[in-house]
Amino acid sequence: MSELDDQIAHRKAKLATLREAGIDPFPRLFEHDLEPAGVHRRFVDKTAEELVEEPVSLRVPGRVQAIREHGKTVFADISDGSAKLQVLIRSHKLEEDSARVLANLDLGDYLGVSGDLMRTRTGELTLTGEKLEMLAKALRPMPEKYHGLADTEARYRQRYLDLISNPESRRVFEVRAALLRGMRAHLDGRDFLEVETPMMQPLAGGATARPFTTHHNALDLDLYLRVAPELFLKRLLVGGLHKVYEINRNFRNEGISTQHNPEFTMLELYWAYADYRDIMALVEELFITLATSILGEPVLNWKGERLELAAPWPRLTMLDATAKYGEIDPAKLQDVADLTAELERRGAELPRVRDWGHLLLALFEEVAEPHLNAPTFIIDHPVEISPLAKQKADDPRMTERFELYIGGMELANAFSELNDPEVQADRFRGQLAARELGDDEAQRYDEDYILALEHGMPPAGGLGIGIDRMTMLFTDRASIRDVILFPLLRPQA
RNA sequence: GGGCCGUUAGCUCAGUCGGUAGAGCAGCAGACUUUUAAUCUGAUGGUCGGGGGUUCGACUCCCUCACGGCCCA
Repeated sequence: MSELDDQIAHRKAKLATLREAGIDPFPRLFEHDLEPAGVHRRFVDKTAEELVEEPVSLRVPGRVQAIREHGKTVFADISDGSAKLQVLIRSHKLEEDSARVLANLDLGDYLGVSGDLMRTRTGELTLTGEKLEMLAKALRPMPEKYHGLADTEARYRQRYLDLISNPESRRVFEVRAALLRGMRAHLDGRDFLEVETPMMQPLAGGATARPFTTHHNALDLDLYLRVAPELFLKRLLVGGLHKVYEINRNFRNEGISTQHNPEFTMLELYWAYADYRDIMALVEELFITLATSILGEPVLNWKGERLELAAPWPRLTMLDATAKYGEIDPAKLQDVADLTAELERRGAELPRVRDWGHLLLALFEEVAEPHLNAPTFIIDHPVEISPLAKQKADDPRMTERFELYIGGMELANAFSELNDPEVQADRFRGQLAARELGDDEAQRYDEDYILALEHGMPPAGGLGIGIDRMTMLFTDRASIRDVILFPLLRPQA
């Protein structure tokens, strides 16, 4: 018998013992007053004397995290995941059923405790366990109490064990929820309307990425999981919903890395009569508000560095950033031949599509991106790599666009939205040409979207923020898998 | 896709030069009436990720496969 089987057998034997004594190890209900965190919150100020003079009787449930036997006195810690409450049990004073529960108690069991609050010699708020009720028996052993669960693979595959034994992991997902809550409050307070648009689309548009495919049987219709909600949200602009946002999942059929999970969460937002400058101000405000309320100050602690969020953040054009960090003469960034030569000189791989815009982007990513640690807006992207963005009035090679970089990661992408249906149609045709040149991430021609634009879309600014990466920044996690509860893994053999 | 690293008891980890595997926690038996990583005593617990090879002998060396991590593309 293996060690694990042995431990499971012991727990099953205890389960059987309880059942034989007429005790249901999985009862339906436990009427309770408070959980451990609530007990501490409510009675933190009560002194030992006060608790003796005015006894407080409570019924409290929790998971058994520690048992310390000390002769006829047994101490147990029960936890609600965020706080633990110590229980003092005088085993010789228990009634029969409670004594049976104690005798058959294991770490990991859910236990209901009834008794009086007291303080121990060391002053710890403690519940006397006068009555013990098994609420749910655990049949498998918990991870070790002191070191927690360290095995990365087990932490992802059995996230519940990670959450039970690693408080800092639980904290990550509390921060993630706080970010989403704060973001919604911020936008709702500015009269943005939260909407939901299709996840299954006949044409996966709105981003340069490969989609997942699926099939609707009744309609015998191939569909794509969306790579972005963008084109649907802009149809809503046409429909007169002038401030909309969606927080939801996108799916991109690409590799997995510390910054990429095939499904990930984005905020996308569209704001009529605004442009990319307004969006920059909104993003600064949003980050500062969220960091202040969640972290206590407008600072991100990232890989041992303090990243100050005080606005305004530097705005650097893609050309200037490339010239600056690559130490390249700006005059040498102006044509395809010079850019190609520069990339080759640096041993960088050339992009599949070798027009000026794609080459500049490749060089930018090669020389500038790794330096963008403090919050920086990279602005004015070439039109070839920005098929949905409006051109700059004074430089038609460029668009009114920005990408936000923090901690060396791309956090947000935004632009003044292209709303001229004829120009948009031309751009789609350009994408088709790129696709024919082998760019399988290039966008499709979306006739239905052009139809919508032909009815008139107001000038607007649009924004996308990667929620997972933002959570990484706010919780100082190096891998996106640490901020997604169930990241995609290969099935176990 | 490539390179490097990892996989040993339920968990956290040791394991020397190739000589037949250890600790702590958990579990089991016992002691202990205010402990809190409780303490103390005792006895347990292993397909060393899977498969193949080299060798008298493999956790250890080689090949291969699986899964994971980091870096690169």
